[in-house]
Amino acid sequence: MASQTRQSQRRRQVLSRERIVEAAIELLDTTGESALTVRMLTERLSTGSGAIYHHVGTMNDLLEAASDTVIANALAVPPAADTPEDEIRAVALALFDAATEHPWLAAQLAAQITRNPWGSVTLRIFESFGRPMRALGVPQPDWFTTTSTLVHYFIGATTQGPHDGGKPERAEFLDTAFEAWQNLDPDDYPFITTIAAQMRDHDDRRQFLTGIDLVLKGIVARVDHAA
Amino acid sequence: MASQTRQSQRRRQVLSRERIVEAAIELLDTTGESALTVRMLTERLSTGSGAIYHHVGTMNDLLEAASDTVIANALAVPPAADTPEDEIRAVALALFDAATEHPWLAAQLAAQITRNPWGSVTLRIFESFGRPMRALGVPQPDWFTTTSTLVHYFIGATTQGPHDGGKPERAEFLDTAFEAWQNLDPDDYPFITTIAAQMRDHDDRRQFLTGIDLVLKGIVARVDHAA
DNA sequence: ACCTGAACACCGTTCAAGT
DNA sequence: ACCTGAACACCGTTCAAGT
Repeated sequence: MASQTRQSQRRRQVLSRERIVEAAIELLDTTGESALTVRMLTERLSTGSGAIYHHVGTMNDLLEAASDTVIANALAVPPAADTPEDEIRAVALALFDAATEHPWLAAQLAAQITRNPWGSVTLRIFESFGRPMRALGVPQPDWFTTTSTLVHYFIGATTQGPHDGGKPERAEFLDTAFEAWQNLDPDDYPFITTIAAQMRDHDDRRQFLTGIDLVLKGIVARVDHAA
Repeated sequence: MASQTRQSQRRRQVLSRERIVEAAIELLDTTGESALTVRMLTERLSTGSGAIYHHVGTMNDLLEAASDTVIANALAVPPAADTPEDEIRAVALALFDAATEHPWLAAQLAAQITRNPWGSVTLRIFESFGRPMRALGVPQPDWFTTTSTLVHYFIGATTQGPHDGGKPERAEFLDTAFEAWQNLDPDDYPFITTIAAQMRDHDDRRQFLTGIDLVLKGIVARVDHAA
């Protein structure tokens, strides 16, 4: 908002919860999840550990705040879309891309939601998926159920989605997994072994979108059947 | 040596990876996730920490083994079902009930899958959902995609599903969440505030099954459309 | 109020040493 | 091979003390 914070003064920049969360996100982005420790944070912000706890409560709170901030940013710009389906797709993609940009987000989302299923993180996601849901033709008593399903799919897909490393590492990883699957005993795993080839050249983002469409189709089919 | 083992049968029972995993699951079930430490384990098994590491590798391996064991047990008995839809529902319920019985499972599932998306845990789940998928009329090139969607939904729903505490605590928890949602600003959260009431008397298990049905409906609708 | 930093009670993991 | 248990390098968190 105001750009007054960018002063030439380099001595101290006043500690605040916001600044701590910001530093935490940066640390997570650059050095990975295991690098976010109180000591690292004190070093980066050149303070003592007590100062952190004066603003932030607990380490888990900080992690939650970091997740919440990233999610909020990803959902900040409401997507302009022609149809409710398109809006849902846009929301889903915005969140998916946030998880790609911040490799630590998926694990945190899962952890945070398991710890507090109806906390602010879920709240934000629920609202964003639910808003277009109203225009989809679903009768109001079913809004909760259908939106839940959509949100749950998103959570699951993100958890398993791309995380550490860039694109080439991901491809290499998929190749390794593919090989492992293909070499399983067909008697024990008749499905996996026949399907293994399909996972070799699969695109996470594309797969994710297809899944969203599939759930949407299920929701609409339900509406049509009720009508 | 052989004569020495015979002296007192009650003391030592030979340590093994299996026994360690078993003790870990018991510890997780009875005292919660944070109680599973190497020291606790050594105490329970009356050994030294080195003995644990001689059999188990790392703490995360142990957690993965515990999750894998529980999942494998839950899927051990292949369900007799009349239709592929029913079989998928049975698999889903078996896993859901396992997560209810072992409150730590959901978090571990999410963590384990984020760490290694195509590890043995995912493998087992994928195979179980995928097997009946073949009889659903989905063309083979789509098997991977449709099964992925189903698995992802399951993961997400379980992550957010019931975890700590028994039924009464869960109900109390839902009530608190409901109240919080209802008291939000309708301008900021128009969707949440209108559906808050629906979450008050909602049944996790029922909701889960409805979600599975919804995804199934999407999959079948896709088949019908292609035909 | 805001911050410092030593101290506390833990962790997971290692490794020389025993049997 | 299998196990012991002290030691190591960390954690998150607290708290008397400073400004």
